[in-house]
Amino acid sequence: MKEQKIPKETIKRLPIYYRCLNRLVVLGKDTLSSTELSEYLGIKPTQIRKDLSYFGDFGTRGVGYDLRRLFKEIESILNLERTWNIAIAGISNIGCAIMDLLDFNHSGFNIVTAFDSNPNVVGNVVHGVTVHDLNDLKECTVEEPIDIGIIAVDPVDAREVANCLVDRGVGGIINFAPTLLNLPKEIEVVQMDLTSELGWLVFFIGNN
Amino acid sequence: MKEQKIPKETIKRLPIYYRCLNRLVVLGKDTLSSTELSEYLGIKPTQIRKDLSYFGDFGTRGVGYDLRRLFKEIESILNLERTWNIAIAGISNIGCAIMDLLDFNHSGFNIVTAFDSNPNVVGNVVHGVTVHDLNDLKECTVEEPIDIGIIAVDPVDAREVANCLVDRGVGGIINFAPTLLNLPKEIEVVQMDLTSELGWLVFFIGNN
DNA sequence: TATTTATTGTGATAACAAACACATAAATTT
DNA sequence: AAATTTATGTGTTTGTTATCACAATAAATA
Repeated sequence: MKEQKIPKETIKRLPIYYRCLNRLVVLGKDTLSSTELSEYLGIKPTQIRKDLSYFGDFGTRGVGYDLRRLFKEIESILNLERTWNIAIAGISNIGCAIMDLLDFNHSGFNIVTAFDSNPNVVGNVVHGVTVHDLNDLKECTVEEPIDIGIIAVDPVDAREVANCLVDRGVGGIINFAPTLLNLPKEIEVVQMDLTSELGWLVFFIGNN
Repeated sequence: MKEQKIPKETIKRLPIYYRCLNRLVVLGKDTLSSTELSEYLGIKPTQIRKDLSYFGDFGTRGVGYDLRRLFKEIESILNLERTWNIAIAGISNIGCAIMDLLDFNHSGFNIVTAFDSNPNVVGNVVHGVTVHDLNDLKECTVEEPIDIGIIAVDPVDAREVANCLVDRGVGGIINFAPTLLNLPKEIEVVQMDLTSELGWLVFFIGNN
């Protein structure tokens, strides 16, 4: 291992490794080679080894990786040892789906507040969280700090909601609205946008 | 414009341009410079021009781009002139959210069939589409050909569902399940996976 | 009509990421 | 204990993508 710039693409693959390892740990496996992992994931073994080598020498030559050890290492690299507090804005279908998901595979991501603009929804308790009025996003006091915001509101409101979330100190945002957010560059934004994905998908289908 | 390999990243940006142009057309604008578009999108003007130049000379030097023309050109490049038939598997929150979305901004993507394994849901009509039993995915006859499959089922079922969809002739799949699909390489797969995105997001938040 | 300004299109360069080749080392076999 | 097998870790090479510098050209101005 050498001090080196770590490619962003490498970071993006780590959660994929992490999940697969998790499954294999549960299945009771205890040693794993990069080739074997490669077969599960469709990612070349050299790619996997190079990715891991940015962070340390986790394997044993001639043997492979200790599954549990590697799992823990990646957990530590990704900062998944601690829990992360999430605020979710927009409690429609997507919002609920997200809550289901994070609640279900309790993954270290805790939804600590929820916001919506629909008066019929405000005040309800969803997944143990009280839904606040979206207009109160600026002021309303929350006990715990919010680490991450998830935006699932109407596209026209997304930008303002994002700004409020940043004011409240989030370090990153997942945006399901098809709206470009203009945020300080130290805020990481993940754009999850079905229509865009469909857009480029059909380019490839149409030009198969 | 020269015959050249078009970067995949270029294709992925086209839908972003497309949506922005759409908004601007609606607003009644009619000329647009790459610099101006750049300001809306946070993508460098040279990047935008280079991306467009792979497909033709759409602009006028000293002036900019004719908005409507450019919009139509991108529409044509992405194969968005025709409509695309979608089958959706899994009619839970995510499934419904997707139906809402595609129905709402009727975008050329038509959901023509839906499948679910829950007997309480099978037979219901959602957004004008009858929900079929997931077990019938293999056999059940659909009038129209299915171009794209969207998978929103339980992770353990995702792989089998994907295979059935491929057997039915889809050219691409959007997969919301955190399951790696092992499909022939001519099938384009888009993995939409919140937990993975959160995973790499917190790497960056934690190492800000 | 010559000059300046605005803006596109593109070849060349730089930055980034993936793939490869192989040195290293553990375990197993002969 | 030597040879073989298995598998990691990494410097180098190749490929891909973004950025830059600037030529080309249209419009506006002097």
